[in-house]
Amino acid sequence: MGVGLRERQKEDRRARIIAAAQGLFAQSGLENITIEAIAEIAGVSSVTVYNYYGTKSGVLLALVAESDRKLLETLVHTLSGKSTSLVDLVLGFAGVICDHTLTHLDKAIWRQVIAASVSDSDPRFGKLYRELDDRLARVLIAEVRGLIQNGKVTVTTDPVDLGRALFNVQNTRFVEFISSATLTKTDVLHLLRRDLTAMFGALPR
Amino acid sequence: MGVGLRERQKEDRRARIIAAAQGLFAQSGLENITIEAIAEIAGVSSVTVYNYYGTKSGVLLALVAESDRKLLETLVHTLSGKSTSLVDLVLGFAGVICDHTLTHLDKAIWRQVIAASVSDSDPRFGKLYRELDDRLARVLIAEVRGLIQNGKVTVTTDPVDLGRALFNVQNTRFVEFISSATLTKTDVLHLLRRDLTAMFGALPR
DNA sequence: GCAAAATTCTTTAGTCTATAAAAATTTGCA
DNA sequence: TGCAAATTTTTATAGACTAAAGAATTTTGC
Repeated sequence: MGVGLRERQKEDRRARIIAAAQGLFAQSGLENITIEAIAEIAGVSSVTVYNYYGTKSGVLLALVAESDRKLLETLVHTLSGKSTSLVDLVLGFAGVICDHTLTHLDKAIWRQVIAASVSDSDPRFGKLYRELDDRLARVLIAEVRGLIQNGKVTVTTDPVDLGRALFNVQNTRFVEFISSATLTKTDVLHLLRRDLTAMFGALPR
Repeated sequence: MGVGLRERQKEDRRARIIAAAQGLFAQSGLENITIEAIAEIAGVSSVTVYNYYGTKSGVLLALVAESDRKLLETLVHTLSGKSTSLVDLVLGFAGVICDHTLTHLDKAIWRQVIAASVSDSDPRFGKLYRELDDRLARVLIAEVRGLIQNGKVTVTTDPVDLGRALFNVQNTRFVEFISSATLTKTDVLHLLRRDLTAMFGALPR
């Protein structure tokens, strides 16, 4: 990491860009956020915004990444070793995430970020998105491992695989939550419970 | 369903629009498809395309819907009652879907359609997308029911819930398949097997 | 210190998706 | 035939995004 003037200026511009985006969002949500407006407030050209973040979704993902730090803290703090079963654990996990999403950013921003996670061709986007996902999944995995060690779950497979699979199940319902205007946190928890009990209730022979 | 001239003309325009889209796609993939080009070939204005299908993703979804008819046939034909376990069933299901996706349309189109399933605000899109999803899920549910009736699986919960949950697990990996340029069908099947064995190997008490 | 070299930003011009509103057209019906 | 309603086209506009050329500035080598 060089500490030349050039590097510092870049850091500065990056920070100014996401600060501008945050400001615009705070004013009145996603509609207010245009690349042109961000660029003007940040004191750069719109092309520079693209050079730095790739796409508009890239800028939004940076906002998400920002808020994810707090989310991780809340998750660890809320869950750590308190769950008594896998179902409890996953429901607790999902609950925290839904709450956090609504409190900090909002569904509109997540919609665009998740959509971009499928279709955005900029490699930077995919990389950062996967990192955030992994960080969350690792929290769940750690808790799963805890449950196993406390003898609350009998497992014949890798806790990493199990944690990842459960994260995916949870995430499917989270995406549904984000996509739908009407679905509430309570709905998500009901659906998730149904998913989990159905699968844990199936005993292949 | 009126049979007036007006209704017939609408049907005609709809058909011409998706035929135009199909033709352009056949020529050289997604990049070739612009609303302007579709409109010109179909002999309507670009605004009419939007009026009929909402968004470009809406047009692409219509292509997907078209190809889904064949997919359903293939699924039913390939699977019907032949699976010996839940894992086998889901892997077979996923395999057919991956194959079909690559043979008929391609990842680029699916990427945009799946992204739109999260973010497209046009209600027509969401409705049709959910219908297609449901139709696929119902095939899996029927097979799950078959497995239970044959005594190949001992279940303490609703086969509909189980089928839906398994469909979601499968779909998560399918979306990964679509999103990634490098992931192959084989990779997907490995990942899915891991998911399923991890979850079926977990026995909460 | 200073000038050339390398880097980075801005300008400009253009494509495409999407939407809104007004104008033109066509259908259906009395 | 001629009017009213529905539908399409035209026109205008905003915004995301890209490519290329030119402008500015930091670095680097002397």
